[in-house]
Amino acid sequence: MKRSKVETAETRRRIVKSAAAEFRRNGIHATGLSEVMAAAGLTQGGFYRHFGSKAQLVAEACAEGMEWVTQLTEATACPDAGKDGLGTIVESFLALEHRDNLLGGCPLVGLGSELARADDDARAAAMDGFLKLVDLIAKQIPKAKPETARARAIFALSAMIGAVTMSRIVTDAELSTCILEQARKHLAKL
Amino acid sequence: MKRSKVETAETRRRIVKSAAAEFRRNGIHATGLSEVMAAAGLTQGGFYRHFGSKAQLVAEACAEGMEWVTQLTEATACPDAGKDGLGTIVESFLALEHRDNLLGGCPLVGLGSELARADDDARAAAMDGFLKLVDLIAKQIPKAKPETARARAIFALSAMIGAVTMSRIVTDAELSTCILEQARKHLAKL
DNA sequence: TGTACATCAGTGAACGCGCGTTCACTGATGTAC
DNA sequence: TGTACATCAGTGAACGCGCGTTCACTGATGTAC
Repeated sequence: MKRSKVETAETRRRIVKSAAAEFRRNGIHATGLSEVMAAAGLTQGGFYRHFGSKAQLVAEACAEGMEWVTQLTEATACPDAGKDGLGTIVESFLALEHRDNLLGGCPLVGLGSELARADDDARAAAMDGFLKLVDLIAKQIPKAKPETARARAIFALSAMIGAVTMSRIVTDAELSTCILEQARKHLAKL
Repeated sequence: MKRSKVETAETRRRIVKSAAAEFRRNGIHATGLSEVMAAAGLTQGGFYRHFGSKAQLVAEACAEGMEWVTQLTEATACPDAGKDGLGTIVESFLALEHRDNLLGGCPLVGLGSELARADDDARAAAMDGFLKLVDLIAKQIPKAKPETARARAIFALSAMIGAVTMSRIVTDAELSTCILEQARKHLAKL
């Protein structure tokens, strides 16, 4: 039956949020639309009332995931203004909690190699999120010139993405923490 | 019809090599066994004469891909002994050719987020390759103590993996090269 | 404000398709005598 | 060394299954009068 505009918009948002979580949990290709819809409390038939294709959902889910991570990072860094903002961001990104949080972690980590093969919309959403995180990090390097800070932020973020990715792949627990530890140590000097 | 032992072994090797390429081209989940077998010049029915499951092939293809990258890296670094071995490795890993070489590039980049969800065998193969690359890189940092060199190599490699991954995701060509450039610049100081 | 009707969100079943896996069959290889 | 036969690599068709997508249908919403 038809739903009110408010309800419809809420449902759509719920689907995107479910997708963002399920894609990160199982991967984009390994997650079916029926799985996403079920996670949103719906049946799969209704999907195409909200989206034109799975690819569109992938792009929106990626954007949603990046926005969530950005807001979380912003909240983590800002309260301690005056303190070591960069260090705080680096600590939280490289924390064991992030490594083990498949559902809520950064999509650039959880979906990295799949995003590299995704269509332009998804990749643009990923890039947009990447740049927002870069700006956030750059703001925490105030001693440097803006362009230098940005350059360092680009390196720091891509290095952290690689470190968390590798820490998830590796089967040795000690090596996994070591990878994160080394990234922490080297990026602290920035 | 039955084949000679030599032929059989060659066929098996050819399947693994084809799989290593196809998985990196399209992703593990998006690549079917029929695709891999066709790339090896066979029909899909014969697959289970050589492997017990797709998962087993994934693990072997990952090992094969890592070995290839390791040998390539070794060949790149060693001839110029006495020169800047670390710089040479960093340059080649962060080169545009590596970014654009989906088929032959490092599996940790091309399959990163999928490997993080793979079974223990595949992840162990990935870790094994990672550690071999780490050793190779550490050997190029002779001024430092062995354990320090290893620690730096772990950071350098995971940072490079993140950088190449991001350079593939991003839709802006300038940003893509910038990401690689920044990694190059920061890792040169190691 | 009340009524009649078009809209459309959501359901559940179906579509064609390709997946991983299995199997009967073929015929050259390798072995046993 | 020569012959008879068991082995098994590879083919091609089939298996059940879940995928992305489509569609007829339901019935509350929102609109037009």
